[in-house]
Amino acid sequence: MISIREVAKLAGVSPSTVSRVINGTAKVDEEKKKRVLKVIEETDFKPNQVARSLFKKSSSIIGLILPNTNNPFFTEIIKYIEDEAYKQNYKILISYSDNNPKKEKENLDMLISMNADGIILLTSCENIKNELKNIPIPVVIIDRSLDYSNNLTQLACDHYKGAKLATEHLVECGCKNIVNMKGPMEFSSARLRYKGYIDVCQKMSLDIMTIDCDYDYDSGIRSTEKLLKKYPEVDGIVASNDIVAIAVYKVLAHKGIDVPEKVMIVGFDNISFASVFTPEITTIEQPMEKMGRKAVNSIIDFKKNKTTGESYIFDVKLIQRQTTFFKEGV
Amino acid sequence: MISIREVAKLAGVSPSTVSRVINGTAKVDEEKKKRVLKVIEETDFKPNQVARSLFKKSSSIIGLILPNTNNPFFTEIIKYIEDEAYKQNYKILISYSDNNPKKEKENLDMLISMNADGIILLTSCENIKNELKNIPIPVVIIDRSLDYSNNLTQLACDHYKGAKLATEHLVECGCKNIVNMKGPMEFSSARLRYKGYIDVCQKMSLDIMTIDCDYDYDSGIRSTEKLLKKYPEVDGIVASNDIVAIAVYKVLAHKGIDVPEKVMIVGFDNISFASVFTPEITTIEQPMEKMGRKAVNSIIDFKKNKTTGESYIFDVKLIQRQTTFFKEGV
DNA sequence: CTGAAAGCGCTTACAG
DNA sequence: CTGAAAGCGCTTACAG
Repeated sequence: MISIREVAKLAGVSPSTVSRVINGTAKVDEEKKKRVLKVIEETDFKPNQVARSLFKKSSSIIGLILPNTNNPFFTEIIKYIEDEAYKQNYKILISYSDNNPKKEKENLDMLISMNADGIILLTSCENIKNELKNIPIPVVIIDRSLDYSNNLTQLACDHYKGAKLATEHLVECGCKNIVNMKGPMEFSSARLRYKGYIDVCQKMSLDIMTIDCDYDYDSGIRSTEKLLKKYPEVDGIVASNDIVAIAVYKVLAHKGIDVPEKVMIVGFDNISFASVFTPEITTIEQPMEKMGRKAVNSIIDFKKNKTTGESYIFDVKLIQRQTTFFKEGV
Repeated sequence: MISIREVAKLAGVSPSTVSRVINGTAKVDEEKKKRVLKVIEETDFKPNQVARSLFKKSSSIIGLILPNTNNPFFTEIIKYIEDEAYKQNYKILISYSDNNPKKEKENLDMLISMNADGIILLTSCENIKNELKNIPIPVVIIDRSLDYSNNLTQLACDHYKGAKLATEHLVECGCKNIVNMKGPMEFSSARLRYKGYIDVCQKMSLDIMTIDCDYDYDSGIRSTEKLLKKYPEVDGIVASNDIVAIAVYKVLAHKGIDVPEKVMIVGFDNISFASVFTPEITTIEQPMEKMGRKAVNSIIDFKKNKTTGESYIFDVKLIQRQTTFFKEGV
């Protein structure tokens, strides 16, 4: 690989001048500039980013740590994050933590030691709080809220409202026995959604019926089996998310329970698969694109302004499809 | 951020010694070693990878360039690639080319200038051939074959056999009018599968019926509409891939055409969604895990042995599910 | 406008 | 076994 030194020699100028031409950091004699540009063109010279990073203490890399690839929500949001980063001349380095705190810490350390400019965290682990405390670069957490902040920005959709919308929708459709699939209580998303469900039930004087469930397909299968045993009268289900909603449907269909005639289902997220699945899933849409782009821009803003951590809540909306319908006479 | 120099000072040794302790590159007096380790522990020192990369001319990063996030095949294989890389102490930097040659070239250049140790390419663009010609790092191409090789390794599944298995299976199920959804002919995968289909048709004296189709959902919808007009007698479809198979099903279901009773469908890839969809999709399985891990190891081997480009074909198999069945009396 | 110098934080011959 | 020195390829005060 050719270096800036050789380009300088070929163009008959100093390395400093070549650097100035490349970066436009100072005026350079037109004549020399042309010569340099010509040599760069001819030699196909690419400045070594590693050397540049070492000096600048910035790599133009934003790290993205994901828990796994099981949930399309994660993979779909990547697209927007990557696109926004590309527009802003940043690169995305993705790693997976497998919900393993050790691996998560390793990934964090790796990104720091690579001079990453920031980290976007979509994580299920709450036990990285301490790791995050004195991290030297800005961190954006999507969809989880931790109880302190410094260089931390938190983005999440309005989970409370989402659960309310879902539950109210089932009520409007004519459901009387609505079961809430309650996510792990260590997640703020699950706590807020649970509260949304409870509040609607109380307002409407409905029985509160819940079943514990994680955010993945397998857990959805298991929880649905339990749900049907515990609440055979169920006629509406607020699922943990779309993947779980699909699992719920699979179990119901397998048992010959008609959806939506006998039991209605509302998911959460609006992953693209929700509208492709048969039946198409009624769900609560999270504004993934907005959230993804905001995550990238928070990090860039942080670098510019050194603003302190903030918290953003994104609006959600109900999208009705084929797993719910308005019953006759309601 | 603390540097190796300060660690050295605190431990009362030279930076060289600290480096030797960290990397285990030479024997160090036990006493000193302990002191260094203690200081590292206390200061939470992390060696700067950028500086290390600059010297080593290797960043332990493998770049992964994907065309888009539309096809779960791409996102599912990421998991295996990342996992294998993690085991081997490499990191994966992911970027998307949007099937845009300009962006693809930029990503390639970026990875080179970052001292990436190799690149894994899952691309739809054939027009990067030239870019690849004098690339200074090893490249692994998954699922496309180009017509030359040097530092290039090519991995692909046995597309020919896959298409044969799919077509033969439909014949065995009792289909008489089998339509092949023919992928873009610039892709070797599409050419090979087309040949597999043709060969079975000829052997079985079946009419050859094809319709052009890309590898994404929207294209699947459009092509299916055309297919039904052109071949109303169709009773079996070899779809471009699982996503397209799902699109085919959607259109058929919408028109009230029963699957598999009236028309049978076989997909390709065996993405995890194929077994979750209703009905579950009969498909040809690509060994994604093997391919993903091999891709990573090819790059590492290349660095070790400077082997020249090779080509690997992975075996496929048919997985029968609910979109095909053996008709009575066949 | 421009070049020589110093330095970003590491690692590895080299000499002892 | 160990330290001083040089260097990886850039960039930016500094002096002119």
